[in-house]
Amino acid sequence: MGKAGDAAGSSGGEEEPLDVKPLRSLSPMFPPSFGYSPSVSPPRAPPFVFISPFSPSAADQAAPPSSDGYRTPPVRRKPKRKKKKISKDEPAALPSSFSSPEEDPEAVEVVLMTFDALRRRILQLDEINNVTRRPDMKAGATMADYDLRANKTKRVGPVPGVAVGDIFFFRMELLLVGLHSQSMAGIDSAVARFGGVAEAVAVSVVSSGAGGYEDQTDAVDSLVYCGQGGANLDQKLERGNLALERSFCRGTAVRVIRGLKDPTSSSASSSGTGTGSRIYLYDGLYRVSEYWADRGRTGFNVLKYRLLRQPDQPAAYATWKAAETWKRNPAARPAVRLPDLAAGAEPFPICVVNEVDAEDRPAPFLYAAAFSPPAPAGGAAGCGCEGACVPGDGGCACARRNGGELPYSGGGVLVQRRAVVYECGGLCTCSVICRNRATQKGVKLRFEVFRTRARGWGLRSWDPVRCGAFVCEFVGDPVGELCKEEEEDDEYMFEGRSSEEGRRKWNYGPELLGEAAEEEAVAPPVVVALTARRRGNVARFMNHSCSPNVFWQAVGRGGGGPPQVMFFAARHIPPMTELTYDYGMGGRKLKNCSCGSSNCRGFFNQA
DNA sequence: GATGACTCACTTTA
DNA sequence: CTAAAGTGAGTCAT
Repeated sequence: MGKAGDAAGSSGGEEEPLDVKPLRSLSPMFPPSFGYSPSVSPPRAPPFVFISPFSPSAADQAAPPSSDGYRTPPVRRKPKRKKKKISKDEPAALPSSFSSPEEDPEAVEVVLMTFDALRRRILQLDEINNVTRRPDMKAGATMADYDLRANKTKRVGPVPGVAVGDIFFFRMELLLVGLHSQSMAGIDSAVARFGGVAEAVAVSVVSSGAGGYEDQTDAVDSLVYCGQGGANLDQKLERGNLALERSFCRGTAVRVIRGLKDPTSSSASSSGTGTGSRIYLYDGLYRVSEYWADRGRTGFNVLKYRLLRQPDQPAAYATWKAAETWKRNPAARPAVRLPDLAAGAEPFPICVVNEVDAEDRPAPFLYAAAFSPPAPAGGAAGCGCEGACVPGDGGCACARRNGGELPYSGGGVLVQRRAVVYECGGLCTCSVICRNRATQKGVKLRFEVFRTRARGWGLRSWDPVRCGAFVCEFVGDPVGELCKEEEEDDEYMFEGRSSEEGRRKWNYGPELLGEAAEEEAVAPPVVVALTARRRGNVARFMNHSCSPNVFWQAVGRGGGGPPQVMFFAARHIPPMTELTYDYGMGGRKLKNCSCGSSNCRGFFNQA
């Protein structure tokens, strides 16, 4: 907390003394073109009274502070996008599944799930029509049509529902959750009130490393951020650059989002790699410690801001960088008890790590990388596609089995959950590069099995995982083949019963596109019981959570055999986050749950 | 195969 | 209404 009369903090803990340095080296280095005539020293900041929500516009002023969520009545925007629009007479046209309490702590999650479901579906439709033009923007436009956003009021400091270390795959996502409300610009600002003075301070920056900016991003707790604008002329101390200067003077916190190269993008996307895509990592709150003018590579003046990470925040970029280091050199991973649990059976070694207690390693079991399907029964015919199945090919038998569309998009991402997803298999003529064999190409993630504090061993990934991406399958033996006593206290049992509710929750975007909800209720639930007690893979270490980040999906293959249990990411998962799925209820034995999530049911199937 | 330069069609906010 | 902020995905060359 700051000194009295200095930086009377708005929210405790994070305010440091307002050390308003004289803007050293400002006057000699700033040419007149910077549009800033430095006063002798910046005005000593009056007590920082942060008025939240501050009011950049009259419209926002009128809105009550609690209208912050996405639940505001859908105000129709200019009717430029005409898809299947709801008539103007029914403005509150959100599907009933969206109505929930005003102050929804899960608004961010709902918004992100909806956006990605829309995006995946739009991409799928675009691929069928062979037009792939920015599904992220189309999804964003649909979200805007329904006014589906979280944290619409800008704020300094943390954003409710967004945790330090969260990852995003599109700039649009940052905007929708209220982390960074600019679709393109790197600096977002808002007007805050300091005593009687209203000033625009920076609230967040995105350091993407693109656009020719020479940000220095090597260190994990500091950053030199280049100002915006001035591609072919000197940067001026105006707009975002000025807001960052004001943040420096006022000592306000700035959220930092680091745009990083997706380390999995080249291998994960089967078609059209081109420039690798980006992942935006929210790295928490920083403060501007100094700024100066410098000459950029193109010979023009560039404003540079040094940002220092505030203490007492969970590691984010540091974790990311460590995981990338381990990927290059697994020996650098500390606390390894076993270098490769799979003993070479998986594409990458899977180390066993214990940083918690003395437990050495899991009890021995037979590691099997994949379930071996039985020989083709000959009943179900495969497709006759050459090389790879193509979206929009009405002649593809496998697409027809999935309701007419291939279930995965180009990057191998599952578009929608279904009772059963049908992949190509042994009776199909397409090759292994076909996108409809997403779960047959082996695991792509660098897993580690680690000791948790209270739940035995757990599973996590050194790689970030995109929502809808394949994680791994559940390898095990059918339960019926084991004797009864063994089943009694089997910790490695998988008992699954596919639920329509789970599907609806993850798929619920298409309703917003004017499409009918899936007519899959008639499909009988898929019931599976496997045990990985004797034989299994990494999936046997996945723990239960009542708010999981992974779900299972029954996957069948052209060529016969029972559907297999495949896990997919339910949301974007940052590196080193424990992977969990919902063990479900209604099995033969329930266990107390200690997952700690806000909507914990208290019990789950023992497994 | 990977990477990088280039191009194209866009968005939201102030 | 317009200007100002780059993004994401594709193509082509190295």
